[in-house]
Amino acid sequence: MKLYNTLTRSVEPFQPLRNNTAHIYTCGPTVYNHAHIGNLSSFIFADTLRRVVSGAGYDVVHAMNYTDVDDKTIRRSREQFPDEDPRVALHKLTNEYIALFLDDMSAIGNDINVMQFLRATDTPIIEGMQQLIITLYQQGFAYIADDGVYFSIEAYRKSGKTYGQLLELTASNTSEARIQNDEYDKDSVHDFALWKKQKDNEPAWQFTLDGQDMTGRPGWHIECSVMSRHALGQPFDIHTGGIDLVFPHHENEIAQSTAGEENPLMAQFFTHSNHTLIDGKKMSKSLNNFYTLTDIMSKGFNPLAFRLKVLQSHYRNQVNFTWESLEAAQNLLHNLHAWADLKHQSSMAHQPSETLDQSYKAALKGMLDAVQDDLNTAEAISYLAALANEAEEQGIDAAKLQPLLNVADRLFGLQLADRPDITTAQKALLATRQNARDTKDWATSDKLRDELTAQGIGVRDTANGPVWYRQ
RNA sequence: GGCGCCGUGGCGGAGUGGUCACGCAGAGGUCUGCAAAACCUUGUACACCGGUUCGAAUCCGGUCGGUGCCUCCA
Repeated sequence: MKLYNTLTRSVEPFQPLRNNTAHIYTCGPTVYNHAHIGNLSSFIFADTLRRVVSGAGYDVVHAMNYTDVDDKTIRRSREQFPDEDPRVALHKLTNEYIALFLDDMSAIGNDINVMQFLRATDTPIIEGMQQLIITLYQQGFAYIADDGVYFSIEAYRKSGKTYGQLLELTASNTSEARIQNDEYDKDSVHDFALWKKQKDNEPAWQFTLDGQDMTGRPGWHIECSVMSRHALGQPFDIHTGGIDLVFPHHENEIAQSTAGEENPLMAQFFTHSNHTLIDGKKMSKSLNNFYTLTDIMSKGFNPLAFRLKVLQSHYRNQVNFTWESLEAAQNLLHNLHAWADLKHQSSMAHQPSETLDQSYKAALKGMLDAVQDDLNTAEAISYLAALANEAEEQGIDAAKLQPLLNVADRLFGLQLADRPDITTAQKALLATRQNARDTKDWATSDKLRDELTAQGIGVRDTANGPVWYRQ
């Protein structure tokens, strides 16, 4: 399979570094609020990447972190639980939002059961961060300032490594004016905090560095360096995240993770998904267009329609979210589900045919090829849509459709494969109605159709006989 | 200001040199007990201006517009 690599700015063939197992790390959410649909779409991308890598025949280990300590989580936790101990308050708040996040993840079809989740404040992670900071300090890559411990980019560069692997850094794209406005106690512009000393009323973990009491909390970037190595080893295969994490977050992770290491590689691939726009505009507080999954569901949309909407475009393009386009995705999803339901209906399950066999095989190949070409999910989905459209005319081959649906589900997570049949009672209603129709007893026929409709089952009378569909 | 990405029919959105995306929506028709569906027909889309080429949505240059990063951010 091929994948775009931000490190090289090109599409490259992908193969795991270690045997047949691909190790993937995804920068997860900061858990201080509901995830908005932009967050969710980046996690749909990460989930899809895992599915595609897996579909390419590799085993996958996929880890995602929660940033459960930072300025925002701390502030919110103090607001919400002012009387609690700061660390207890922080945990209460982040637990709450982690639970909500997992609900959202499941609802949009991301498989949380195959992912490994890590929290920055887990004891082994805190200890790992402290240990890494000590090592960096001893090797001369970190220094102590008044408010914490910083990473020295100058020292990193002097050791022969490149700071600026993901983004070309030049003197001209760093604004001197802005630097002077920042109240940082650090040696150079890009030096970043590894550890922050405790301020009043902030949660803190004990830490001593070079005999000095540094009790406080970790910086943002160090979390991911430690969690990724903890979960996956180093170097690992693919590091994913939103495009806004390219710099400085991922650049800084690379620096931390490779300072003093012989291998200059943290991960062989960095992939980034682009932003979701709302009606052509970026999400912003002032435009009041931060939609959450709750907003989508309260308007009556299936969360999977949002997933399909995301999959219908390429992850490296900005996706324009409009309610109209979500409705289009929902209609398509409905059609795909109705198509999948045909496998239960003998009237549509025609005899096995060479034509169907060929088109299933072609669709399967088309889907896999598209998806392995840097995740062209939009093209891949079009094969499904085409099959669904042909079904009415050509019928389906239930036995051969099922394996196709299984593959589609593994790749897209649209829940096509395991849809249940209608109940025996509902089947009886259908049969009775058809008998009534045969004797032109329209009153009975219509009454039975109404009964089915009340149960969420629609009926349409086709040339092949009645076909039911879920409304 | 520096470094990028993008601009495709009503909406969304693939596609990187040469018949087609695809989805949703719309229009006309056929069929039909009704309903729904299905089927047929229907759009000569590629921001603008130049250039390269036998041929460009696709390559090159410019213009305009959108958007991202450079600061917390999926």
